[in-house]
Amino acid sequence: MKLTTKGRYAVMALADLANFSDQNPVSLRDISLRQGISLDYLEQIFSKLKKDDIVKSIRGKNGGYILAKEPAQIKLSNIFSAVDEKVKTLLCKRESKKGCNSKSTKCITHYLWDDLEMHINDFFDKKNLGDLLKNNLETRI
Amino acid sequence: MKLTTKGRYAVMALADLANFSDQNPVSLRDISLRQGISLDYLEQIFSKLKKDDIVKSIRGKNGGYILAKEPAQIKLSNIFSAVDEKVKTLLCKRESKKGCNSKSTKCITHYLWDDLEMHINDFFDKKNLGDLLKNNLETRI
DNA sequence: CTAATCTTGACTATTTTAGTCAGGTATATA
DNA sequence: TATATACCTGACTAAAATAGTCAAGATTAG
Repeated sequence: MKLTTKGRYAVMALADLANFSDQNPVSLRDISLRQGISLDYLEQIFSKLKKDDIVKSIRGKNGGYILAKEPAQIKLSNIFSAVDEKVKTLLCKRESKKGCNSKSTKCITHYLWDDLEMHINDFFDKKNLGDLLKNNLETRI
Repeated sequence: MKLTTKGRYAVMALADLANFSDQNPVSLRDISLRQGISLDYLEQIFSKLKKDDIVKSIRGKNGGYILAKEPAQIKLSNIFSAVDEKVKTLLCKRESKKGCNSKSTKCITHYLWDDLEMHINDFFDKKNLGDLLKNNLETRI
């Protein structure tokens, strides 16, 4: 059970973006250098973040990206869903017939995984980018 | 971010085992049939569960497996660690130099992942096999 | 014009997952 | 003692997911 780099990098990059954008857009090149993430990979990630209205792009020279909303407005769950980082614990979904039928003991653990999923999603739903920056500031002083 | 089948199957199989063992050992063949998990795969899983003292084996005809402890004594975290289902959110560990140095903003999100890991591990630490059986009984009636 | 940027889509190496397969060894019971 | 039913072990492998790379283009400030 592990987080993919896509989700992790997305959050890192957005935190960096929020940190270093003082009115000016931040180029992916800069983020790439600071965070040690490949530029090409960042481009993939940001195209998804843009599609989900988490960042805005400014093209051309001196261009870059800016946050589309206030950091406090951007939940981690938004970021993860943008880059397709999903929490999956079950084979079987309640609606589907596949993998789970209520007659067998197959799904003796069904509610457990459901629970865990909710637990994790809750975590991501409660934290936003703003919390992250604040927290980071505090722990650094 | 997803749970592997190994962790899932381990919990399913142990729940089945607890459910169907009335003094007699339960054979993997039976579990395999009931839970729809390949016998060969179950053997891999149970050899790990045995190594970590979660089950005991009884060889020969009419043999099988039994729980090594009371269900309430078996935490899900024990089961997962036995089958190498780990929760990994970080590249960088606090002790290691790799992936994270405190001078850069690289680890602006470090504490977040640490937090999440603790959150999930906590979940597994609080639930035991006994809870699972009890819960399952209740929801089934 | 040209250098810096974003934009898009295809491609690929590596790793992980989810098993399979092929041989064992032990033991209850007939 | 023969045999069927288990457990036991380690090597092997197909498929999927991951983590990128690569190439070619479109925009725009200066």
